[in-house]
Amino acid sequence: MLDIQRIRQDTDQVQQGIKNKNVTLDLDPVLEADKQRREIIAEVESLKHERNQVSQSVAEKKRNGEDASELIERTRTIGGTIKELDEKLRGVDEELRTLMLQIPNIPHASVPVGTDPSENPVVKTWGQRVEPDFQLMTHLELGEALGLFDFAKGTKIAGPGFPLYTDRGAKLERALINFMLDFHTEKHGYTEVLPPVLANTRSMTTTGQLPKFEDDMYKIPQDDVYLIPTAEVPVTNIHQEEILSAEDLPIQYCAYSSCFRREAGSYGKDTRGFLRLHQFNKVELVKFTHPDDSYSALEALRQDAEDILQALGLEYRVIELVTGDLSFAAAKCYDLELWAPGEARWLEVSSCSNFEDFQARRGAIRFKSKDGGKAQLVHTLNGSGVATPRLLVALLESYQQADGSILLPDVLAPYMGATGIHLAP
RNA sequence: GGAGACGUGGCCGAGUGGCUUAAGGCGGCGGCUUGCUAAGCCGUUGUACGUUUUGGCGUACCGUAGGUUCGAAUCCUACCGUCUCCGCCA
Repeated sequence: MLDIQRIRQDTDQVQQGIKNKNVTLDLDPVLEADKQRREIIAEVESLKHERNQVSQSVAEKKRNGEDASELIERTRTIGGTIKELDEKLRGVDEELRTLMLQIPNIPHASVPVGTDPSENPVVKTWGQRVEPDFQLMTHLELGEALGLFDFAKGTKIAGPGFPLYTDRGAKLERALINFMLDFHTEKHGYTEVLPPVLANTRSMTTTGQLPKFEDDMYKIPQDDVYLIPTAEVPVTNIHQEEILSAEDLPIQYCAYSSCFRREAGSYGKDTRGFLRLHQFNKVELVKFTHPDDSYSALEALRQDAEDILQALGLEYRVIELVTGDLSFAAAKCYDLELWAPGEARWLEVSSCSNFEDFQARRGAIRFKSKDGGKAQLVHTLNGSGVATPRLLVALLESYQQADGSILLPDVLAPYMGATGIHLAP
């Protein structure tokens, strides 16, 4: 959510930001509701002030054994008006809130203006292209030969997009998750948490999944909860409705979770293998920072995610999203893309975003310094560090050998208890 | 799933319709005292919104939402949460 005062004062600037984000939305109804709201508040509060004073007089008279019926009659009338205005105010409040929740975050001044993802500038590339002298296989061919996963069985159990990892494939998945968690906690100073994979409406609203993207999620109507599309949701809501100490900032968590996405509207796109799934595993990084520090924290967050890819020795590039490609809640975002030699294409494995105070305002996440001052909204950031399916694709395809076996990077050996995945004898 | 108890400020805890703009204590902050520390003494204390001449002023907030009443922390209803016991269960 944006600051209503900012919308009131810098209307043109906000309107331009919305436009740059490729969103069609008129701020006039918002300003109108805001004006109405303040008018009603002024009126109803002065009536309440009067009522309080008269009630005090009633109490005084009764204590002295005097007749107060005249005063009582007066407050009765005021009370009726207050009730009407309170009801009207509730309606306008609700209307304003509904409108406010629809407004996207606006891009940071440093974000290049653009409408199409093809305009996203590449800000960095790292690593060496895998170009062996034998015919490259795709992850699907490799996985089948090595018995790492079984999509048919996953489909039988749950449906398409719910993979079954098998044998050394299951172990490799677990190894990757453990490697990444250990890396971020030991080398980057994140605190590990293991969150619920269900979240309620309130939490989904904080991070921006609701109210606009309800159809993208799996809902459990019986209990009014949703399966999380990312650990960002539960982890950001750890501090929902809290006032943190400025001295404790930045707070940084890393979390493994399964993620669930309906991917409505994307049928037919990337349906093969691990490229697009309904359920997948991800290690997520989440930061709560002082507003002054959030942009340096974004660079550091991105580096933390990059470090994983570098430790695994995989070729990747970093792109910066143009304004029109930014997600609803983001003010600035980098994507990390791995090169998958078998697929011969770039695969997004991480999005690192700064949400500034957009989520913090929705979730009432604030901080206060010890030496006085008002509570202020924190800035929240998050990034994948990283998601496993496409990581697995790039890893298998990059480290494949001529005979179809996989020679794994050294850092995974302790987690796999082996240096590679070889064909069954 | 059944039965019961309970939700008051950062924490503990009083408060059964009006002298409660929530007592008292702990903690925090500021000051005094002090060779230092401890102790003591004095003062102070949250959030949001509206308004403002930026000094303030006003309104709301005792789990949440409604209701009764001239007036609600207090009475009524529903819901949520916590705890205890029973049942079920990894």
